[in-house]
Amino acid sequence: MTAPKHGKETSGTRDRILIEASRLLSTNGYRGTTTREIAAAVGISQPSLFFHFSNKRAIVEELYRRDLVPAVAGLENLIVAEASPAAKLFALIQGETTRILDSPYDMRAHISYEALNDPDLAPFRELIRQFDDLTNLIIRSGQESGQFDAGDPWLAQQMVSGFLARANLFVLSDEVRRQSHPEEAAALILRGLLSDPTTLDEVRSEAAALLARYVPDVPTPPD
Amino acid sequence: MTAPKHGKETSGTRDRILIEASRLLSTNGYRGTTTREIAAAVGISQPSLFFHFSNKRAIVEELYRRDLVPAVAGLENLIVAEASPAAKLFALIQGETTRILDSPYDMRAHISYEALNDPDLAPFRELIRQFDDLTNLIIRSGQESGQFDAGDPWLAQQMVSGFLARANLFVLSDEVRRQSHPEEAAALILRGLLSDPTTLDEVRSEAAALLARYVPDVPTPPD
DNA sequence: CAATCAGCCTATCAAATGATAGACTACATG
DNA sequence: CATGTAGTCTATCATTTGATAGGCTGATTG
Repeated sequence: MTAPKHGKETSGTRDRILIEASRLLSTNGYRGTTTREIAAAVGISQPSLFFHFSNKRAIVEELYRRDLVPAVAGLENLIVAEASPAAKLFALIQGETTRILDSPYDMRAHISYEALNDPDLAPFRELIRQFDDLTNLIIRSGQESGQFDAGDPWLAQQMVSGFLARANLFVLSDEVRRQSHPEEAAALILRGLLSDPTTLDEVRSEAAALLARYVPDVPTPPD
Repeated sequence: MTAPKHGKETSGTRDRILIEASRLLSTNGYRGTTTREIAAAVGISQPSLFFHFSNKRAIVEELYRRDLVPAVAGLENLIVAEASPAAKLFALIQGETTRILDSPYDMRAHISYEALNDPDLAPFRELIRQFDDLTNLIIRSGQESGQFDAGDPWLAQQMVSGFLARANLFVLSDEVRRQSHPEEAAALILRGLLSDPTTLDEVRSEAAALLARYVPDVPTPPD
């Protein structure tokens, strides 16, 4: 359980734990991140963590919940929208990159290979798989409609996924880049996929109308 | 030191350790991979590892040495070649993907974020940085020559790097994909970058002549 | 045959790790 | 004032981890 040992949390420490843990998880991985490291990053003693979270896994579960659940929900919104597959993919890349950049949590870990294998994180594997499958679905329907070149949709999906997995490196770049990158990145990837690259600007415009469907509100601390 | 405790190794166990360790490192990370897990995967007792390698770190160092040193060398070969930047990038993506696929080691770990941070792996960070910088150099010279669209070269580089980081997922795919993926992947990425996408086939042909410069021999066991 | 050595094994160690228990402090409330 | 509670702390525990030490076996060589 992620419920605090006691009543209502007011200190903000719980959220600081999530933020610091997300950074450590992204660089050290789940098993490679110790509770002592998290505690030190937050500035509390290691056993204090267990006032806020029942165990180490609960920290990670909460992070995944805040990241993957909105992402999959947003992607599902895109799937049902009345728009071309290319616009959907554009919106996905732009929206997801924006979302990652705007998140207080460093969510690189969400797509790490480790996450796909650790027994503790098994419940979240399904969510990652869903995200990938829905991406693949958009690509395939783009190919069926002729908007995208024929080719292995899986390969295109790897290009998207690989790129998004690095989206958090953008947080290390300057503000000018941060503003332009989501859209520029989407354009770069789409240009590689479109059968007719001259349609890119149309796609871009169409995608702009879709963005609100994708970018969920940044998760707020609970309660 | 990576020298065995005793004389000449003949059993092949050392190489099996490297292979199994590479897989575990790719999925669990360095700190998350225990020597007991490696030993179990090889089918020996945990302390037996230390007959073959002086410590855990030495295993990883050897893997990095086999992976990164040839990659950077191959990339340096491409840089000095008389060829267009686009052909160089095409050859890089195709060649690196091929090399990863042909390697007996699962080299996903080489580009993990963890690798960029663990103090034990610091000496290899420089090699990774070199690989990235040389990739960036090719992209930038493609932009200067007009072959590639203007845009943030860093962004293009992230797309390449992100994709290559996932290249090892291809080992999980069927043989038909394995054969076509390196070239198809390169084409997909280049199409997104080229100012004139109609030049793609020329680039592809030019790159074919470059490949021998990039793909180093798969490392053989030492001694 | 004896000696040597590669390549393992079991037992063990020191240190690290996630977690528990009890205590303490500061603050809010009745 | 007393009481309750959030939120920390130190001390400690059981387990895990990388590594060492000593021993054993089988194959090879002289």
